[in-house]
Amino acid sequence: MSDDSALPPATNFIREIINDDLRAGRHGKRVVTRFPPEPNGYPHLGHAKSICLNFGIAQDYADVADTRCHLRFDDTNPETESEEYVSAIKEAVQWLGYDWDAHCYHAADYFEQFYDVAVKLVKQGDAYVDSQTEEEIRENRGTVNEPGVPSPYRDRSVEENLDLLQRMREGAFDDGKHVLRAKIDMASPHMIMRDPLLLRIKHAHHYRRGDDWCLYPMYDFAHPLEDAIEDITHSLCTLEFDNNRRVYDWLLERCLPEEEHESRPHQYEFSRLNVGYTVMSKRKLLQLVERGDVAGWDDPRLPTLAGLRRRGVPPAAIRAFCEDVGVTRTESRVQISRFEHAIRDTLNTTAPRVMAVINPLKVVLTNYSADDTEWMELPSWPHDIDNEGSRRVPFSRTLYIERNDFQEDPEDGFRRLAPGRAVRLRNSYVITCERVVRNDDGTVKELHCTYDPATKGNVASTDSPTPQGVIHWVDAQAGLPFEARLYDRLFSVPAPDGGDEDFKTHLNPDSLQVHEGIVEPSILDAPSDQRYQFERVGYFWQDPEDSSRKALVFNQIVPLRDRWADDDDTVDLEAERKAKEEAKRKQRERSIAAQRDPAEQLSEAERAVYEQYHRELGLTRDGAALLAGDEPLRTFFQDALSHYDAPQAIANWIVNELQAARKDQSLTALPFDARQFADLVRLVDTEVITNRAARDIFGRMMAEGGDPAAIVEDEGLHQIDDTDALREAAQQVVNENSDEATRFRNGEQQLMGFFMGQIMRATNGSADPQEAQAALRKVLSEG
RNA sequence: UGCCCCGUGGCUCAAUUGGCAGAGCAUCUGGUUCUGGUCCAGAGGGUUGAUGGUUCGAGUCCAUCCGGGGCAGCCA
Repeated sequence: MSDDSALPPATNFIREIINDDLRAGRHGKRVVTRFPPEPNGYPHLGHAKSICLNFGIAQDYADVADTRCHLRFDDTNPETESEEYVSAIKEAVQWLGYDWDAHCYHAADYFEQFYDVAVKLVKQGDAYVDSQTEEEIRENRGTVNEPGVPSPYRDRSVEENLDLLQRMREGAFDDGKHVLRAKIDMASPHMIMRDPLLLRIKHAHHYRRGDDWCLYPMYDFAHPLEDAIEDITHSLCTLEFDNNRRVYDWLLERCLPEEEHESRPHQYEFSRLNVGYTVMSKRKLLQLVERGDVAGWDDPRLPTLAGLRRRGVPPAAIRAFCEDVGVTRTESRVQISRFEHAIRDTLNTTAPRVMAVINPLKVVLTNYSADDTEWMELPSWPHDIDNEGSRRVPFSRTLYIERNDFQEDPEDGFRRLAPGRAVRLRNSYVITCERVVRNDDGTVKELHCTYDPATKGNVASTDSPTPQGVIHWVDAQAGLPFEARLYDRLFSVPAPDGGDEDFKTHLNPDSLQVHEGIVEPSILDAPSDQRYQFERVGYFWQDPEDSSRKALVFNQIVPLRDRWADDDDTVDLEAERKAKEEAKRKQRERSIAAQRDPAEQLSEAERAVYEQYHRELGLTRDGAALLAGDEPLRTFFQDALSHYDAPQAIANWIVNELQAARKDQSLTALPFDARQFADLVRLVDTEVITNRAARDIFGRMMAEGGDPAAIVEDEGLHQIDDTDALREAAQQVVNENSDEATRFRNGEQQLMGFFMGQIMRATNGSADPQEAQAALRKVLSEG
């Protein structure tokens, strides 16, 4: 047993399961996970979620359990896989900051073992060689509405199966001639269980095996075996494999020796990651790459990890993002603002500030000496970030500022440069715009300004008015020209793959914008992979492929948040709320309209019983219909009635408790009989015990049987309705929760539930609810 | 139409396993700031998909319905 307090917090349902397993001592204190990609494409943000989940668990549980996380290439299909993808995946995992140590495996290395299991299954009569054609197999599988029909080869002898299987392995047959199938149930309502294929013949070149093997396993065969071979404890995958779990369990139960059963791997599914305004499927990403919509797998607009990396997104931001979105079973689409937030959040404290202009507008300081250049020592960090550092920045007569930091006819609220207005140049002087110089076509060519020498640094100026705005600038002579690549969302709609149209019709034509900018020269002093904040613009770094000291190229990692920018794509929250409300209303109408008469499905005879239950015994319609339509339940009901004649109470207990608790267990298999059940109901009904205590007792009866009255004596669960005792208990509860009591007295009536919970806990669920509430009210009103 | 999974503020998740419906992001306001960034304070925003039932008490249990998704590859 582990020390409970030592377990990492159960931040999601999977970690909750792991904590339970650890507490229960399952798997011998081991937690072994795996990241099992097929090397047939570049890993993307969705894979990052899985990587962080699996490797994160191994990391976080290392102190309380024997943990590891395997990197396993699920390379079972020779036609789509290649070494290129293997190395891309390895790089991505390492880049994200994870390490598989010695545990890098390939499914292709297990083929012989898979074959041995196939032989075992055949010998057990759990698998057979099917020689139908592909079409025949498909047709005979049936549909979701019709059962399948068994293959004519289904009952081949073990010897014949073994012989065929061996020759399949030896390469005696062409592709598709035979397959190995599990022998399960061709009529199963679960399509996956209609004799799933296990092995197929492919005479193809495998990037790892070469041409020495031709019997390739299907996913359903390979995956559970891979997990078992590697001693995985928790096999985590995405939701679409939910159905496959049936085969997974079926197979392991048949393949594992009895003593290994307890610690066999279990599969748990979580929902895959979707992000707004992008696509996250290898197939779709491949299309974009092949069509040339993007420049390659590492195009910075792509959600591939290679693309994100090239764009400059720090791996820590991706980890934080994955942490942030959590792990659940509900399908969802995350807003990109969440991702951007994670990026800004990590860069804010790690990216030193420099100044760069993306859209230059020339400014001439008419009262500044033409020959002078002053070098200013400027801090690399703002006052609120606790980092040290500075850089030298040149300042002279001609500068560049951002074109949109000037408006000839300033709109309301505009705090920057305009004719006649002054503005603070970040970390230097206040300047005033004196004259606008135009091109022939009337557009603004440059600005003539004056600067106030008295405003340098933190010195307050005497004659210049205090400007409202601060803008960034770069010296025109010493500034370095560079290519700025600004990236916008790849698609123009939130869910490009959602509609009926081809997702590519939603490509955003402006997803890449290239500008000619100017950056301060200090960036040449740092390594070329330094990430910066270009003040007031965004986070940037040099493109690792295309940038050089001679020809600088900066990628915008993410822009700064800008509350001033008129964001035309902000959503109308009010409208969304209205739409949702409307949708809810419609749904309610539909839901109510489709409500059926509970007796509708009943047979003639059952309906008579239903009528009697409903009218004579006073059962609810639903309860009456349920009992009338279920033979064993009805018998149990009648039986119980003969011991305690309280039809409504008995029926309620059967419908709401018994039925739920027994699941598909047969009623005769229960550890108690109808008489004891009736006794329990009588105890509640006659107020010997509370409803709540009765539920606890029922739970015990379900687990180990027993006589309810005896359990009551055993546990001392008699209902407490003694006024003085309850009064005392109420007083104590109120004393222990004086804050809540004050709030209650101030009108927060809903806190009664809280107090009831406390008093119930204190009395082991035995306090008479009415009396307890009365006592509480009394005590609370007296305070 | 068979079976399976999923519905909690605009978005993503919580809710001590039946006991005060909360947090972060987004939005809006105010404060700080030589970045319209960051940070701080505050506000708005919910019939927990719906209806009925059990219970002193239901987001949580039961029934029915509605909506979304998955399964009929020799893909994974």
